[in-house]
Amino acid sequence: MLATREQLLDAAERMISEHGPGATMEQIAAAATVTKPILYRTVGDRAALVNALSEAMIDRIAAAIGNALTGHIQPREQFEAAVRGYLGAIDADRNLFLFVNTGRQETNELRRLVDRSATLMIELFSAAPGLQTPTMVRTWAYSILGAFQVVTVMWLGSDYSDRDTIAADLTTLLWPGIELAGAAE
Amino acid sequence: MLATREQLLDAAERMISEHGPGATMEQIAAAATVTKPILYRTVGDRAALVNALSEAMIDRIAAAIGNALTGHIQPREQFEAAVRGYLGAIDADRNLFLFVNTGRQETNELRRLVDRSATLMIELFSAAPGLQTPTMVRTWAYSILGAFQVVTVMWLGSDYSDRDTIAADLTTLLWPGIELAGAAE
DNA sequence: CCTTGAATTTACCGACAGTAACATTTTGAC
DNA sequence: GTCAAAATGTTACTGTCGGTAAATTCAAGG
Repeated sequence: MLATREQLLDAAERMISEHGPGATMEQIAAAATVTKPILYRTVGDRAALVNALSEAMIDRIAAAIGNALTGHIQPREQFEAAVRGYLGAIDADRNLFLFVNTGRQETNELRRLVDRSATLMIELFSAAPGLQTPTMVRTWAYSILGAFQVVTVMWLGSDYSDRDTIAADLTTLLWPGIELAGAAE
Repeated sequence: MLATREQLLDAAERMISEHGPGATMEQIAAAATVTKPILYRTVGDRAALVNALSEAMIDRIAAAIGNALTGHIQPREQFEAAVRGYLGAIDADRNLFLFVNTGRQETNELRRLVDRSATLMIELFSAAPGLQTPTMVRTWAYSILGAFQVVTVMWLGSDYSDRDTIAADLTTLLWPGIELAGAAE
């Protein structure tokens, strides 16, 4: 039947989107018209699947952010647009986001992914102003990721506010600190 | 043998601290010199245990923060002290923190707990300046919780920076926005 | 055809959450 | 004191699911 890794991941994503983040490995395999051992041989165990989909999602988010940046010259507007892009990307894959968030028991993998995302963000930031110490930059990147993450979870849960407002509010909170760091240098 | 709910939760916590967040229900029951059905009748299923320990930890963190606040008059110093208190409280229960973070599959429960923590934080904040719209306050509370959370996870993983520095860096990022909101009103 | 080796499926194992059914103690009414 | 019944505890089981070993089909070469 020839099932490439990409196809399996796509099928997994489709299955998770429909059936929710609790989809079993058997269901995921079935969604690709494949049996379990093939899924395991091609993709790996469940943790590997979570990681693969996590990385795919990170890339997608990064792309969405990059996309949202075009056309904004003011750094503050860029930041706000990036938040909107982030929220939009996740909104498009709610169940995948939940799968990636709840389906992990190995904290070290989470750290790896956070560090990967943080690196992307640090690059993005260091394009504009030079920030202070490296550890401070890391803390800031982690903070911003965490802020996005939790706000998104709560937003997906209750829609307590709309995307643009959330992006604006997040910017109002975070931007002054970021701007000050740029100015101080 | 008389095993009260409190004792069972204590035993669970002890077991998790020693054996890591992957402790099974059987091990947890054994740690309280009790059999599984008793644990289930007294505490509930695994999700209920995670929630109970989560709430206990939230209370402990709130207490640590309240404690850290005494003696600081400047709001900025208060904020920084609160961050130190948060980090310190979690440092004392690393495995419990991990258990609470990885052992949840029901996202709605997570939301309930985040909202509970957010409420605590909103009360704490609204003591000082009056912030703007209610939804903005929520977004801010969620953001701050998320920032703390992820920074803490990363810190527990690699000790990439020390607690005081992290508290200072977090304050440098977050305080300017908070302060501005107070001033604008 | 028959054999050999790769790809696939079936059938299974182990672990663990959760529970039913059984045993034991305590309580309280007469 | 005795017996019913409620409460408390234990053993032993079920179901689910992740993961894999063993059986099987299929393809290619001789």
